[in-house]
Amino acid sequence: MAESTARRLEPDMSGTPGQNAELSETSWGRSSSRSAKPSRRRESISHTAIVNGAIDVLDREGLDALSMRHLAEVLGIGAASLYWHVGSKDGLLDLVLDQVVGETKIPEPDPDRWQDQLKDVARAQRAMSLRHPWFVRVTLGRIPIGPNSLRHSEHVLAILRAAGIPSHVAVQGYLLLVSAVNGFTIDETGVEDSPNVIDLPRDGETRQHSAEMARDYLAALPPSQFPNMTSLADEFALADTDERFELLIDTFVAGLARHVTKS
Amino acid sequence: MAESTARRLEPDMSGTPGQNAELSETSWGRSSSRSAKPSRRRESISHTAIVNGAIDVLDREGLDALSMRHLAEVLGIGAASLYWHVGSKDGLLDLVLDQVVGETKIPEPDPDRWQDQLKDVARAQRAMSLRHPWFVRVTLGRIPIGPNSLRHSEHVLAILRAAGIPSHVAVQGYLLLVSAVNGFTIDETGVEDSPNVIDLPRDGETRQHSAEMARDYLAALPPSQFPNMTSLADEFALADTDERFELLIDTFVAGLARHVTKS
DNA sequence: ACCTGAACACCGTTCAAGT
DNA sequence: ACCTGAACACCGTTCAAGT
Repeated sequence: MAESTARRLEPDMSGTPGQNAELSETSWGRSSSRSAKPSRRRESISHTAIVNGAIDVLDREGLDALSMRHLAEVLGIGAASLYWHVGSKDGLLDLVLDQVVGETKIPEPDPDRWQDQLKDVARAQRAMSLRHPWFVRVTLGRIPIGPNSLRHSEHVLAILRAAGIPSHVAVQGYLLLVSAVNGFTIDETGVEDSPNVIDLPRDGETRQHSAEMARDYLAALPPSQFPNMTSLADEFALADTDERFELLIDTFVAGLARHVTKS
Repeated sequence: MAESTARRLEPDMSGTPGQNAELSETSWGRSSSRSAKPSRRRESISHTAIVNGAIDVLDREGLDALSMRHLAEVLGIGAASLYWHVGSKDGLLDLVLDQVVGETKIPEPDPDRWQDQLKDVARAQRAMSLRHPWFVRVTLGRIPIGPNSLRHSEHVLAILRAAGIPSHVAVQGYLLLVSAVNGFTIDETGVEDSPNVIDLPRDGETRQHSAEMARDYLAALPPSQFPNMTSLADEFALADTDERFELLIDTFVAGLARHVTKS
């Protein structure tokens, strides 16, 4: 019950330490609290421990399981203590999101490869949302303004600008890309929460089963009223999400490419 | 406090009565409950009244305000009574969503105008999400399977098929369109809940203000680390959502058009 | 067939009080 | 400076009991 502050660093953060300090206290990997002088006294629960604990709970128990009371219990402190550190659950979720955004690395702009680079950015965003199935739902009402989020935006914009896309289209296109990917992954992550539960048999089986249920349901509709739904029931139920995602970024990037100013 | 079951039918439902009966008890505009014989006894709170009451609460008080207890109070019944009719809050939300989807009308397929028709479908979906700012957030984990949702899918697919788009691409494209529009409107509706509150001064002002705040925030970033964010601060903060939406459906429809089989 | 009050097991947040 | 227990005002849902 006290082993939950570790394990947060598997994905891509390695090799890039300290890249996100000094911009805000929303930083990661340091135990610095909001004052500059090193905290004496006996440790006190750190910002980092709280954020990583929250991510742990989210990843393994799902979004619904993250209550301030439960998180406090996991961390071994009183529920009210959390409020001294993060102000509110909303504030905590802001920190959590920025932390997780920091997992994704964006490459240096290469003007000749901008289309592939942009697709990779989209794929990385989707992969992150699948690693943390709660991410998109938490992101909803929020405007991401943490240091990692800002860096992310900066780097993607750099790619678009280097490609020769006019600034106006670059900004609109970037915003569009993010929302389109989010919209896409919502459907993938919305139904099954907490995929890391105990030992749920790698639910290829479960997914398959519910897909067949859906297909049967659609196929059983009255064909006179639903000629397309019935004849396309297979396509609908068995639609490959990987393929669909590639279709998304393909058409999107192709659409943006029309705005590249020849030079 | 008893005047809340009316008013639900302004938008487009007029002139098309009874179009959604007989497919399921999720129907609208009838007081039929799940048995065929007409309900004698004194009225009993109807399915319709509950669903419309919920939509009323959602529209005027926001998503957070919709609790079973509050809805029951508005309807003048006990909270537990709701469960006899709708089973659970989740079940109620399914009915609510399908009801609201029924507001949108899809035109008959006209192969020569399919691109405009598809764009109109997307615009109608966005408009509906803006009328009911809670819609996208409620839709998240759900697979819409009510009668109105099925009819909606059927009609959009008809347009795509009539255009000569291969069935596989048509299905993937349709799913993509829905999720892209949802992803887009999430950002528009996520922040401001319950826009119909008392007399909030038609928040063009509010919106303007927060946009300027965001612009100032971005512009104040260190230019050495954030050359693009700082130079594009205006574009970011003042980005026109209507224009961005048109950019979305433009590139999307153009992308789909590449798959039309010449005939 | 329908509706109820009361209860169960939760929430986020505040606040006086402790060290 | 940090942490706490207890309280406030809520949740969704169940269930025995009423008519």
